[in-house]
Amino acid sequence: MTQVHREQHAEGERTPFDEIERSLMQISWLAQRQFMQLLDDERFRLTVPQFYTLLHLEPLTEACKMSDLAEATHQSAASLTGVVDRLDEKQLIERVRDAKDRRQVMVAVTTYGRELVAEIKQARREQMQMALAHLAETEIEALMVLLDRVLSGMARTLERAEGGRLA
Amino acid sequence: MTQVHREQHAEGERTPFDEIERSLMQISWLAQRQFMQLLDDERFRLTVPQFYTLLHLEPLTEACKMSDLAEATHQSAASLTGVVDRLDEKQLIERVRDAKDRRQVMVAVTTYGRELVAEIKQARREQMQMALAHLAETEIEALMVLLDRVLSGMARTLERAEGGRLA
DNA sequence: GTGATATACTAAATGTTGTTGATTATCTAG
DNA sequence: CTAGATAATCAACAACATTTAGTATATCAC
Repeated sequence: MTQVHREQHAEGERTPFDEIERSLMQISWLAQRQFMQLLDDERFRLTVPQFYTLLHLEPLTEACKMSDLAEATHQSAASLTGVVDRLDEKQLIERVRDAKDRRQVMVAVTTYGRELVAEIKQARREQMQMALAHLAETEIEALMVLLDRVLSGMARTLERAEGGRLA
Repeated sequence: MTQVHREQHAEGERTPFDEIERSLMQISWLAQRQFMQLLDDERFRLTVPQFYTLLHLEPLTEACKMSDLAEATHQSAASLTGVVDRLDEKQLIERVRDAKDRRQVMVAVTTYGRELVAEIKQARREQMQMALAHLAETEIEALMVLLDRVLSGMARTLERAEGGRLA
């Protein structure tokens, strides 16, 4: 039933570009839904923005300024405060005032936060394996390369579109 | 399945699978943000669920039952009612009671709704072209095929995960 | 020190999605 | 005709993200 659209409508031919566009749109939607379901699991109880904020902190060895975090995760500072509040309540991150510049608040993931991210990634991995189970190994590798290139392009357009909006 | 090559990677090292996973996560996040920005434009003023609901109706030649629409867009019936309400207010869709079974409400996109979807797609296309501008034609084609396969896998896992939850 | 700027937070308001459980209208089986 | 199922909605509520504008604190240039 996900292919319903394929059927008809020949007012203007479908180009490969249209197909990619549609695929990306549907992937975006399905991925989001699927991931929301996962994050909503009783083990995690996270929202999507909360997770991606946490995900950005997770690999860092040092704490991260709020403003940098906002920029990196493409959220406004005011919005981020709320998100970080909720992560803080759950003890997934820690807020520390910077000693040098006491205006700044440095955010760092806690051990528990790291563990949770690992758990989520593992759960996600299992979902993903099911989704990619029917791809050959060479296809996986090709996909990896292509996605990387798409990603870099998307990041660029996003940054361009933001011009000052979140500043 | 494809765990084979995982073993030969040292701990802490990124496997191709990890890379795809990370790319998909980031694409999902960036795509969502980017798209939200676009839909929030004064021309459209739509939310993501509203758009995907509309997108599902757009290619259909006939009206669609609420319950079918809910299933197809992976939303609960009660939730969908609200979404459709807002699409209705904006005159992007029309609700008609089915003549045969008067319990059913059939939803169909309006001409204006189709126009708006076309506009959004066009705007999206421009964003997308910027993002894909650096890919070769053969890469685009390869990407198209792969995305299609990923998509079908994702749809399957999503449906499996939903088992009864939205019924 | 003073004034301007930077940083993060707060408050208040808005809108959306989502859930649960009840409700209305309709259909169908017997 | 009645009992029960079905389709969609409604009501009431919770949670979140988001925006705007304002505030407290700290820094820096002078």
